[in-house]
Amino acid sequence: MDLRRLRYFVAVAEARSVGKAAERLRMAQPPLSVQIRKLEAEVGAPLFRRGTRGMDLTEAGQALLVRASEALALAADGIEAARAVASGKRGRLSVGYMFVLANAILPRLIPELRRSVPGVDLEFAELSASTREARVLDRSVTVALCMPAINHPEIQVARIGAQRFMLAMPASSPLARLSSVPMARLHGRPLIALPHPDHGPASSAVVPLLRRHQVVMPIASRVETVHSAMSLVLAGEGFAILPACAQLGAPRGIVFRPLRDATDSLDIAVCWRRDSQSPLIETFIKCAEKAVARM
Amino acid sequence: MDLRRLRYFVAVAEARSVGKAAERLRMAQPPLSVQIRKLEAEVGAPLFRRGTRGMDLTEAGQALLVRASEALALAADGIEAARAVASGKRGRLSVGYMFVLANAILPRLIPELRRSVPGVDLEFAELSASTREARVLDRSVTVALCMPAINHPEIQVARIGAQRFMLAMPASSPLARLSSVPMARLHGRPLIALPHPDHGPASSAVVPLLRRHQVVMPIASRVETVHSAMSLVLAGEGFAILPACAQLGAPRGIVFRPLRDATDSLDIAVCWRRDSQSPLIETFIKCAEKAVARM
DNA sequence: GCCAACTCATACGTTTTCGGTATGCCAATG
DNA sequence: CATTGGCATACCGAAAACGTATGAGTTGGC
Repeated sequence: MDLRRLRYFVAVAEARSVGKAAERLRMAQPPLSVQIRKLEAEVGAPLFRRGTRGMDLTEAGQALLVRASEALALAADGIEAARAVASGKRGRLSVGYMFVLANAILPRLIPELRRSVPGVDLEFAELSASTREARVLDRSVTVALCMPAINHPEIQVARIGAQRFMLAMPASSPLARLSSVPMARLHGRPLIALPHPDHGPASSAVVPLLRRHQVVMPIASRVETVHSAMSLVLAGEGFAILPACAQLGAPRGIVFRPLRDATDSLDIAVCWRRDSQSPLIETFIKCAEKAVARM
Repeated sequence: MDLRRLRYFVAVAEARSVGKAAERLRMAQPPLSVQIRKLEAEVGAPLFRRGTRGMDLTEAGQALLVRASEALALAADGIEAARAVASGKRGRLSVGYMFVLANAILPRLIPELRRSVPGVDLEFAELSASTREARVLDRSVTVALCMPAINHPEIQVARIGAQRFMLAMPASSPLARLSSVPMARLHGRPLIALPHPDHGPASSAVVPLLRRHQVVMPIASRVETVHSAMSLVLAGEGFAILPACAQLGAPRGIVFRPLRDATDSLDIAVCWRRDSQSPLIETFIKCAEKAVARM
């Protein structure tokens, strides 16, 4: 059965006349008459009573009419919905984020997103450093807010900001009395190390920084997450070198101080599959940039 | 947009492959591929991601899929529903009946109908003698249970039984003591007259009967309905000559007696528009015949 | 009471669209 | 590097739909 036939049928039923319906459909009357008869042949029963003053639905025709109208509307709505999704007016956007960024960015990002794409279903999911790449690749998140960016040939990256490294330590530490800490003062102190996601679990994100200043910090502990690092710092296990935004989620008793002679930073980036042609990604990046700008 | 395209689209989406879908659709792969691309052109956006191992829906495609599946199901259901109505398995049957017949027939007819056509919505409406013809002609009832039958070129009739005329009188009347009343005994007594529906309001259904027996009964009152007639009989206004089934609805204090030497009767008939091709009519007649047979 | 007007149905030629076959392109695989 | 397995393209024949011309039946007016 053909949707055109149903469309014709509905038109004739509503106009109660083949001629009128043909006019509305911008076609000649005879082919429309033929199509109606073909539909009747397909159903196996007359759908109209032919009178001298037009056509009138039979009960079988009435039964068909309600469903055919709905089917037409659904099909049209389907096309429309697909267009809306393709254009970014509707759809779903699953946003992955790393926990360090949550407090700094989400409170500004989420309202901005809801305002920009009101028809889109938003979904947020925390990403761990170890799985973030896989979550982007298997599309379980559409975009990921990462620090640093994911490095993978299938994944595209937009840098939207950066966070300077700062020294995190217990408030009781003598270094906490300085307004900024010279790199040299770190020499020999124990380090709570976070791995660099690109270099495996035994790496540390601050190796280049320390090496450049010829500072050696023995690694006291290796942790996976920023909150773990801060917990250990609070427990007096050592010092951590963390991106500035981490202090928004820091517990009481931890102080952050800038590193006086180091301008190193970690990029904040939006990452997504290169073949995700969703138009929402562009919009998301704009929103994220705004949120970062007001951080 | 064409329903065939949508059907193809759903098949490809479900098979996640043009080739597999083509096989299921019993067609070659290239034309199917062409149709999918035409649909994408119509939507204005890709519906599938082409990988090296088949096709995968985009989000726009997913949005279309749910609606397209529903539309397909609805269209198929519409055709099926029209067939069901045309074959009498589903639909609506509006039954008109004249009040005299209600008590005698409906209690047996209605259960019989519900058993015979369980998928059909039944509707019952009392008909007055003056409007019954119009109600059949304008299809506000599909069939009418009438006594006597409607006489009209557009209306078809099936006789399903007959009811002998009986004399209705107050229990206190001397004639009530007879087990049957000779026609001659009616001579000169006042008549409560019901019009014959074919001969206008000033007629009487029993004129031929009286004339044949050379009985003259002065008309005491003209009434429209059988219950009016019985009310006046009970009030002592006169005698009525009514079909036998009327006694089922007669109030206490009225007695019916057969007319000894008169076998006249009124036909019970099913009446319907000649151009109503509903298959339910045939079934209805069968049910009505059964109901009358057990009356 | 006959003719004009209006309705849907039929016939036929033209055009569009669809489906099949042959073939190309590309990536993954051994 | 050849083979395999997937989709895309090109071309041709077939089917379906559309338009024009026309027929048939009924209503309504003169």
